[in-house]
Amino acid sequence: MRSPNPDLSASERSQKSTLGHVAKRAGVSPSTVSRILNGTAKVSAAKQAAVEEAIAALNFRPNPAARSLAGGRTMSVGVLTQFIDSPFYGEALRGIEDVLHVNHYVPLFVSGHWKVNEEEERLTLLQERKVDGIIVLTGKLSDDVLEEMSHQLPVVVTGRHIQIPNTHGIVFDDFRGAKLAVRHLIGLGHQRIAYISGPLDHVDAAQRLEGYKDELQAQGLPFDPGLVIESDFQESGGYKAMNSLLASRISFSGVFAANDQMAYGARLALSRAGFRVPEDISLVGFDDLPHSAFTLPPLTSVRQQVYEIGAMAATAMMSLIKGEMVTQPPVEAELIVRESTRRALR
Amino acid sequence: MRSPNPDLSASERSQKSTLGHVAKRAGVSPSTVSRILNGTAKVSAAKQAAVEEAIAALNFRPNPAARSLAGGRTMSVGVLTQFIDSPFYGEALRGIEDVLHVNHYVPLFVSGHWKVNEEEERLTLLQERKVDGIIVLTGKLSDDVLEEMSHQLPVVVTGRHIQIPNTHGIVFDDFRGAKLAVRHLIGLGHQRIAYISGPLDHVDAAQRLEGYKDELQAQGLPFDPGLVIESDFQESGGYKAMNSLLASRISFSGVFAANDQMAYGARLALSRAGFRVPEDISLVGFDDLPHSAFTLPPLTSVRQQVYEIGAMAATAMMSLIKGEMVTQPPVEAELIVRESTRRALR
DNA sequence: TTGTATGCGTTATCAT
DNA sequence: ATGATAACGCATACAA
Repeated sequence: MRSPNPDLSASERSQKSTLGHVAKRAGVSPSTVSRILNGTAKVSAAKQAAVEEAIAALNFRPNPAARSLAGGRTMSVGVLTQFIDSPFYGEALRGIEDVLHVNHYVPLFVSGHWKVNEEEERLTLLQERKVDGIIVLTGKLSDDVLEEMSHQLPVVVTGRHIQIPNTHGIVFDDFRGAKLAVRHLIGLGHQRIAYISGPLDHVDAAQRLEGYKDELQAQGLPFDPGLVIESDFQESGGYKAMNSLLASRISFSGVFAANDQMAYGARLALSRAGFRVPEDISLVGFDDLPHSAFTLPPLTSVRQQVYEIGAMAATAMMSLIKGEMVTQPPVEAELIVRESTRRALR
Repeated sequence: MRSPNPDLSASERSQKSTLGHVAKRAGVSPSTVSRILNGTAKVSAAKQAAVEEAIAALNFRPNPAARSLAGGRTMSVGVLTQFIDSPFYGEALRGIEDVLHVNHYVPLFVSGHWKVNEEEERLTLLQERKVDGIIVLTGKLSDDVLEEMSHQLPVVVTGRHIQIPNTHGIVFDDFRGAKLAVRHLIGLGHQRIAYISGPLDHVDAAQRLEGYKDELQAQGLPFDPGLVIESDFQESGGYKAMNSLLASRISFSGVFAANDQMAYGARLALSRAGFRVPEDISLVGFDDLPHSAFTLPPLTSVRQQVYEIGAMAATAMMSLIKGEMVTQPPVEAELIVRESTRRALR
């Protein structure tokens, strides 16, 4: 356990030696070193060993900028998310980071803030930075700009099926997840189920609403538009939405919120109005945020394997960069039943 | 509102033109273009205009890799955080991203996972990538490695005072924040205040504990080690901690949790044990996470201006990079009183 | 298999 | 004030 080269100070060690130095020390040409680094061609075992020794001794690290300039890769992939601190996508970012890191890639995170023009601006920013590929976490971009982009570099996108070359799509299990939630409530005897939706121009939100409707119909229950209210995926939005629902005096015994944050807000509004969960009203959320196991009562919610999705996206990107085909199993949402739901009265 | 150059396809526009092209079109030498780009020297107004025209027409963007190679800047700053999806530091990341973006810089986020060796590994990774500066969000690194690094590039670090050149420290208001929380409880008549601490090898946790002790003493109350329990900053940790406290049968009427997540866990444990908040027990958290305004009951908590701290860190970094001095006002924590605290009985 | 020569796009050092 | 020209560190087409 000693440092690589005690003769050098830490600062010198960090970024002094170049491929040329390695070549000289190993008694070979720079190109040979390069070949070994990239596995571009076969080299004799002897030279191979000599070069590896030199690399270790000099603690050599290829300069990414030089690599990039020389036409090679930047060893970085751009990641377009909406908010870097999103409680939902956060786990996906972690999955991406982990997978990229073991592949010696780094993520370049940029945020689109759910605004198409910002998303596009950030995308060109990523291209200027010469990233080797781009992962798009949902967002509002049209398929066209993604296709356009895929001519330049590999693209992985979540939230939509996409069937174009050099591109891979990973869909969340929103539709089925929503059906699971509704089915659970109906199974408990709830007939009137309010739905607090996310912004319908988000694909996630739209799909979840479809799931809600579809399961209602599948179970032979009528769809009552009065039970549906569109909100913003925020706690405050859920709070307001529930107050509107309450004010409308429409009757319901179950509530399905399109994400946990809105469920939290709704739950507080219910409490302020004197309703108990789950004694009076059953409540189901979506996303199963880490907090949800510790809310009062612990929240029944639909879990998406968000970390997994991030990891899969990064894995797919690695494949695309290598020019490999990618086939991945679909991710499946699952219902986590906790204490916010209960059999309907009567 | 027309696109910059209709003759070019979107793909061509994105990254074809180079500084050389601009020079040719403007009828000047590449050096002149470079000078204009960097403001390195004076140029005649005529050429200035010609070059700017060419830049716009060709939609030219300097290649960061080439810039970096030539010894210039990468226009990127490394950000060492612990978990990319931390609910606490997340806002800081957003602050950093926003400020960097308006300065045409991009953040390179890496995660140390609260492990010294990982932090160091990620740091050298950042240096290899030739970032122009590094922002360290707390972590467990020794001051020495930061100083060593500051010889190479500007460093901004949160969580500690630091007095070395090319470096700037921003401290969280942990000590005072904790005092505020305790003072509030004492002011409500609570004499026995349990404290659920974070891991004491985190600076934040250590400072908060100091604040707890200090305020107790300032108010003439005894410090009872039996009332303090060390946990892990997680919901599950808070839950277990509270159960331990309860099992020890020590008496208390107020609880101060070193962060909101542990407060959530503690609150659930209290509920399961039949204690009501705030009727039986008053509870205060720390961090004021977005969720905390919507928990049941809404949680009294100490708010840190985490977004601001991120923004300040980035602003400081911009100054350091320009070689300017940085002086910033301290950030101040404030107590947000909600419904989880109430006057002590009797 | 291995070495040589060039070029990638920019900045920096000289001249002029 | 401005223009050649040489690095910067690496990959690669071309030779050998």
